[in-house]
Amino acid sequence: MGCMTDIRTTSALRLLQAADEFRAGLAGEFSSVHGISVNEFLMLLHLQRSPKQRLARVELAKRMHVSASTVTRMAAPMEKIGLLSRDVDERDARIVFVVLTDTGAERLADALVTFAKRAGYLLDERWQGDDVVQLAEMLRRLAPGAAGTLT
Amino acid sequence: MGCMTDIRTTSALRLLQAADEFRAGLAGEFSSVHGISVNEFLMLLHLQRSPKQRLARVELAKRMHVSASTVTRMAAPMEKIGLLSRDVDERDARIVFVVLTDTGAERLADALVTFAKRAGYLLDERWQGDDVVQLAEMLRRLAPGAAGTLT
DNA sequence: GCTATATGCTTGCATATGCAAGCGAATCGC
DNA sequence: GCGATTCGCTTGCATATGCAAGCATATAGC
Repeated sequence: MGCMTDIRTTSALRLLQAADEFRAGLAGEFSSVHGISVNEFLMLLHLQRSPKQRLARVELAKRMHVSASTVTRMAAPMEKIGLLSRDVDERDARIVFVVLTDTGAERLADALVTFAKRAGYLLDERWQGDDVVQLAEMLRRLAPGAAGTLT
Repeated sequence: MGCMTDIRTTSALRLLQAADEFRAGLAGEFSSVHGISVNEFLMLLHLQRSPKQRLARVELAKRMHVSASTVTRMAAPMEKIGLLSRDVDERDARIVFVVLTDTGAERLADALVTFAKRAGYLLDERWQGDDVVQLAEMLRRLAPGAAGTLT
């Protein structure tokens, strides 16, 4: 950009743009090949990377940056097709865990192959070893969420 | 992450997470302080940074990674409140440009202040000069779109 | 020129999502 | 213990968005 835009603003704009573009490409392939949305994929991933492959709905909502009602409504159809199941907390009857099933884990594994392929397109041959490591480290610093970290 | 996840996959996941988190924080402040959504802000920004402060709807849709119908529907209420106006192409009557008005430019300028503040939170005091420059450069390489570049 | 195709835009319908209200369960203050 | 508050979840409503169909205009083939 020409104008007098500070470099942090520029970086933040590029972050949004790069993510939007990557997500848009991913969405098409996920929907046609795996029958899930990007957010459904991320939900499966958060669960897989949690103890006991499960999370309370509120916690899942926080990590996904969506509302609790969205989690409720996303989970319902995924339970119906067997990707997720429910689990109640023994100590606190308010909590209903979202649990990743074996079927859900298989679907996730398939989707991860596609994801990795797309990540390969994003970070193509022009990105050499050190570049990628540096980028990964910088992006880690950008994603602060201590608890909700996927990587 | 522990597992055997390749570093490109990790980077792409972090990209999505960092962007989601930044966007979520931005959305709340934009909505309450400026009365616009993040996508409306990006629409104004794309227009500002285009020749004649205007773009055909299809072109705007491509740059924003949304459908043409979304552009139509986003623009309508923004025209009503005077942020945007219309302009027809002299040569091709099919094309209806979305045009940034002076009012829209003012609103955008206000929102950019908030955006810059949030970008400052994202890239806080732990990010020194060189780090930020390096990050900006890497993110530029990630956002390939030749035409649709905002920065 | 005339028809066939392609392009730009809009609209109907279905889905996705947030907010606020409501419900049941746990915790706090006493 | 008991009412008041907080917390987790769900649901009603409004908004946002994509896809496919429809319409108007432009371009291509002839």
